Amino acid sequence: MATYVMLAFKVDRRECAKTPAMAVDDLAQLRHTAAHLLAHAVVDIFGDDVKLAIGPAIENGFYYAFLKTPAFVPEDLPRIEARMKELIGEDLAMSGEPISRDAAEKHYRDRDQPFKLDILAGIPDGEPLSMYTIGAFTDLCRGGHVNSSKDVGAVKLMSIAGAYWRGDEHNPMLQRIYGTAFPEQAQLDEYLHRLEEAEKRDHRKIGRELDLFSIEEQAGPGLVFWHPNGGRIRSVIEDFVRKQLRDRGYEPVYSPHVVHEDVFLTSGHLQSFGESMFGPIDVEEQRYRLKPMNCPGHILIYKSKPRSYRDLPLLLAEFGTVYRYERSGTLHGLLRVRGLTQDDAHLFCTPDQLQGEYENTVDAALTMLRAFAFDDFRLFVSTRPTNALGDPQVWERAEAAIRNACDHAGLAYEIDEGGGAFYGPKLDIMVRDAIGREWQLSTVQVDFNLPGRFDLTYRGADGEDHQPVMIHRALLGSMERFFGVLIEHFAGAFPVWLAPVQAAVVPIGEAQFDYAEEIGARLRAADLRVAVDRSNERLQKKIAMHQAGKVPYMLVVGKSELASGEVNVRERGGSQRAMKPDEFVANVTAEIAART
RNA sequence: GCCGACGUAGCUCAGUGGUAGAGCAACGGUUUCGUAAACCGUGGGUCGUGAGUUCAACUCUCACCGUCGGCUCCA
Repeated sequence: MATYVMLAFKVDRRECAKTPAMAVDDLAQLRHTAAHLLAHAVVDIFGDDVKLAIGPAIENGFYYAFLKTPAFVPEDLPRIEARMKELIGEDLAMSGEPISRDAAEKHYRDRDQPFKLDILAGIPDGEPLSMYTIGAFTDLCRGGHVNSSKDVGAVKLMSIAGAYWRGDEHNPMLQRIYGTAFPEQAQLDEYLHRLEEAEKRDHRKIGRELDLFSIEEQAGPGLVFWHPNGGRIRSVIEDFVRKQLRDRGYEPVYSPHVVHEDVFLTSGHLQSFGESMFGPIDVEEQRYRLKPMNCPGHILIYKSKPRSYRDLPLLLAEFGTVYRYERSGTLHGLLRVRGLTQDDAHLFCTPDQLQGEYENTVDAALTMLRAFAFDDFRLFVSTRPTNALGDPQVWERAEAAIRNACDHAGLAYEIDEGGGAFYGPKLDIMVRDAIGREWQLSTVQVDFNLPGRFDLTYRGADGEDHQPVMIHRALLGSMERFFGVLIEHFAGAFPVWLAPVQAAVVPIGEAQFDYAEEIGARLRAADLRVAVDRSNERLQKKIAMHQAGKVPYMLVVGKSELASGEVNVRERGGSQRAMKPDEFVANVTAEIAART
């Protein structure tokens, strides 16, 4: 029985929304045709009672959505796939013909196809309509196909999943059958191989194997426990970030996790974001709330005393832990959680300072991301939406500041017209990981709303009170999500500056235990994270264990090393070389400093 | 939340109505060994939780909890 591999290339939806419609290239045409063949096969096998919805090509393949009673079961897939392969082999021509709206509606009314009628109703009058036929299957379709079923080449059905009609949970739940297709079998095989590789990098699997973190059923879903190995990495990341921010003029602050509900009424979060907040906590007849965002807290710090233009810019940074109610079905390992710690900061500045602060922030983001071996970025600027708050001219200035900051960083950007939040324009930075997947990490968001809601002011040089401009920004995003991305990026083989254990000292026999401890102490004195392996195992076993633990360096010490006062350094890749402990320390210290 | 699948030892997984299994890990012992897994032994499971059906439930039914895939990529 075939195994149905999940589609592992999970992409942030926002990215797709912003990707210019995939050039109607050959692959998309081929997959679009494959979707029609899927529907053809389903109708062949299950009859005309199946209600047809839509069947587009998508990023990694295609799907077709159906409504069928009883529902499809996984065992149906091989049958359907086999029928598709027959159809492919029959070299059926794909042909399209224009059709009038009336004829199309009659066609689908006669066949009792409500979703097709719904689609028709959604197409504006005057748009030309067409029907495409391949073999015995005709479908309302805009076109964009290969000429023959044969051109579809290699096809594989991947999974069945529920999906609301038009993605709206008020609509009926349909079943989508997902598949992928390529011109050649070899390309399909390669794709499936890539999926397997992605699966091996899954942070949930590696997190367990390397004992980095866990999510405990008893404690609740979406709440992350960082184990010592994960904690070591996190603290290295946090130290790094803190140093970066200190150098850039940020001030560390700390704010409570629970504050009076009133704060979120003032901020407006309760009104607009309330559904994503944890419920109230009653204390002495007052209602408190877990914070879903750090901004109100930082604002209260700003507001705690009168501010002068001389105090600005004020850059308040916090690893702020927030709690958000995410629907249970959306939780996913470290990538989508209910409790998360943002590398958050809020910048309060004068309008004149906005440009410079934005540049500084973008520069900080790129510097940090590069330190984690991300070097392929895509920037998205989201501009004023129709429901925007505030003066359009102010928006334009802010948008110009964002664009200038991108230019200043020397990076191209794409513009999402009208994609900004109602309270301000923003920049999002996406990174591409080691196997080509994109993740949104940084976000730098101007806010024209909260300063007003909290009545923030500063005394200007003119002696008048002015409203500061506020910028929210998280550069790594959240520690949880960033860690998940990092795990997958490095496949658990963290660079030495991040690795929870940087070097394992491995004595070959008991006779070298004392020497191994000596080496361990020497390395610890140099601030390295070290494990001395005193287990009663053979060398091969010890090496296998540390290799599985993805420890960057193993320092093997046996009789000859003991005699010569050296260590035999085995790198993660397998190469080995004897050297003095001091030389090793010098090499690794340099490597750590360079973050390579 | 919704649709579907899944939940057996710390991990990976066998076990289709008749007294719960393996490998790895753990623990005890033997071995002291030169670059990816030595040998012997021991312990460990309310089979996610709770109800129900049955003489009998890991196995069948229902509910709940959790996990996984999907739920804006548009005829």
